[in-house]
Amino acid sequence: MDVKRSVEPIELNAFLPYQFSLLADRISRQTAAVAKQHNGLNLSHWRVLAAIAEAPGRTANDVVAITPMDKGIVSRAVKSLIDMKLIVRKASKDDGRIGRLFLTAKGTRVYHSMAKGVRAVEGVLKAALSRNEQKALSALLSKLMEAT
Amino acid sequence: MDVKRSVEPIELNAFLPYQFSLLADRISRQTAAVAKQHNGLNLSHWRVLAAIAEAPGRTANDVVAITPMDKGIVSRAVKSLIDMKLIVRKASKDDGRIGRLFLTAKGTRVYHSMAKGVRAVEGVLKAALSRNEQKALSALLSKLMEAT
DNA sequence: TCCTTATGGTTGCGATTGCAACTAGTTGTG
DNA sequence: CACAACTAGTTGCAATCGCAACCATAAGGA
Repeated sequence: MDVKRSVEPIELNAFLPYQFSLLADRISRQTAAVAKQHNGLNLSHWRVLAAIAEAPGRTANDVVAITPMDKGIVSRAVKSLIDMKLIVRKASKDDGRIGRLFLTAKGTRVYHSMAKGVRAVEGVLKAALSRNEQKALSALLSKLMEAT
Repeated sequence: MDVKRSVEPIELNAFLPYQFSLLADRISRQTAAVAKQHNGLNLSHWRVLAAIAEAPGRTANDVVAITPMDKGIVSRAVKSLIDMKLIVRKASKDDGRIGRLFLTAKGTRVYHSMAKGVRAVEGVLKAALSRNEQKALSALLSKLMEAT
């Protein structure tokens, strides 16, 4: 086939990794801005809150597993969220290493308020696409997530 | 419509910002790994090289404009790439502020070698999709990039 | 020309990250 | 029971980032 292609420079605008990093960067910047408006939280805090809100009782390790954050970052985010009384950790009876995490009432309020803002960020994105395109995109992204 | 939705937690797996950040994180981690194999470069270095390779003569500012990096990061990346003799800066005659950037021969070699690795990263992604899906995805991403 | 404003790029610095080493609790095996 | 191997979570530290202040050159009036 086109052997020459490999010596041509990558055309960034059509290059998947480039497109993803640009878009993701914008999105997370906007999300971070939303977070900052809530007690000066950052993206890590938001991610932990979102993970716990979705499935209360998740452990720090669960959060690490489903999130693009490493142990250390999650550990620190959890600690400061506890300090701010947005979440609590309930130690497991059977396994002393494990701490299950739950939103406090305050944490729930903050979460919902942030969720509103973050949904709005998603809304702006979606507004650029038709209903069908939205579905197609979501399906494609899911496929990529599974495949990798 | 479904008023209740706003008090339900966000379902992360179907949430665009979440999907994007997960995927982008994986991709850039892999890209960073490729970069590191070449003189210990990092993602910023790679991005600058890629931007210059695509359009030789780009200024640092041009790179900032098309890239998810800020002035400072680009400035430092450019500086170290010059130190490594992978790129050169040619000052403009008419405008003393501007420096146009070009790959050196060495830089070109490094770029092509890295590009190979990064294309492979893209390849893994694309392998999960049919030809049509690939096109659809690229189109959707382009649309999102323009719209935002 | 002189002064104000704008632009390209650099630098300093506090905050965040990534990684690896480490602690503490648990499980499995002899 | 003792000891090795494993898992959950914490911590230290160097590297990176994001932002704002800053420097130098250029452009646009009065």
